[in-house]
Amino acid sequence: MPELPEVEIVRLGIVPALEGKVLSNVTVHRRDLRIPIPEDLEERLEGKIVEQILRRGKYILILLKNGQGVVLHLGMSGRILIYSSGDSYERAKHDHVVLTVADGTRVVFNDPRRFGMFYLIDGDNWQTQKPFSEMAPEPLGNGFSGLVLKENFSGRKINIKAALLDQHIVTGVGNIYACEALYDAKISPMRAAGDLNDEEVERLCVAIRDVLTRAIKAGGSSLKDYQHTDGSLGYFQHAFSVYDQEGNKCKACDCDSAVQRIVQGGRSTFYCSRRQI
DNA sequence: AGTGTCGCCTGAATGC
DNA sequence: TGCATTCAGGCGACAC
Repeated sequence: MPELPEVEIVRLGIVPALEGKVLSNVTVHRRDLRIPIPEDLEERLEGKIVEQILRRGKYILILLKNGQGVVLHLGMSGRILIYSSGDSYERAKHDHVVLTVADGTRVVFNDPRRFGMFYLIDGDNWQTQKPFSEMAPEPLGNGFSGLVLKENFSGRKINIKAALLDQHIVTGVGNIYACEALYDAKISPMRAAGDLNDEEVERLCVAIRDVLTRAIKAGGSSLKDYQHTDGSLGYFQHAFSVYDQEGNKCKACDCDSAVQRIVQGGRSTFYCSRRQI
């Protein structure tokens, strides 16, 4: 379920643990993720220095000083756990990769459903490689605007909800924030993407940015209270307006109707049919 | 090329 | 209680 905000919080959490550090030990317990973890991952990472940790959409990129790059995607159920140097670490179920840096800190990738990814790319040219080369602009960056969104929607017959989930059209938005953004923008999830007018696209653009920014802020405060007892990065509780609120009263306006759940392309969509036109 | 459907995978929730 | 079934969903493969 991690979408852009959760992934950004994970990035913020691992920056102090990894950036500028030497990867002294890399241990892989299971290689058969969605994309198999390469056989030579350990030897190609051990002894290397982490230069920078970036995020693009729902992906995290760990760039090494030697020009290599590690791609990390949390999939559906992926988590990152950090164990400080003093903590004892016992391998838990679904711990697939353990990165140990020179000071003893461990960064652990845990993913029960194994929809996540952990693989190597050319770090110097990551932007020109898939999937990054095909991704829409960062929704919180300068390249994202109503104009760009309008262009990406133009001529499309797919419903706007599905369009928001397509990483070529909008990046970093998943099922939860797609529902929330459409609700905020008062746009029906059933509308064809290409049929939105300029004003609606602009409203949606603002709503996407707003929803993501608010979620990052909420996650940031949970990061501050971060304790090892639970210790997982990747999820945080957040109050949703419509997502998973089927039957609850629509609370953003006085329309007095209930949140409905429909299925679009096999995915649940939550919306208010009175508010969202 | 655009669009829709399926399957990957496991744990939680639900059903009998 | 215990077993079986259903559901969740990001993303790539595939068919049309």
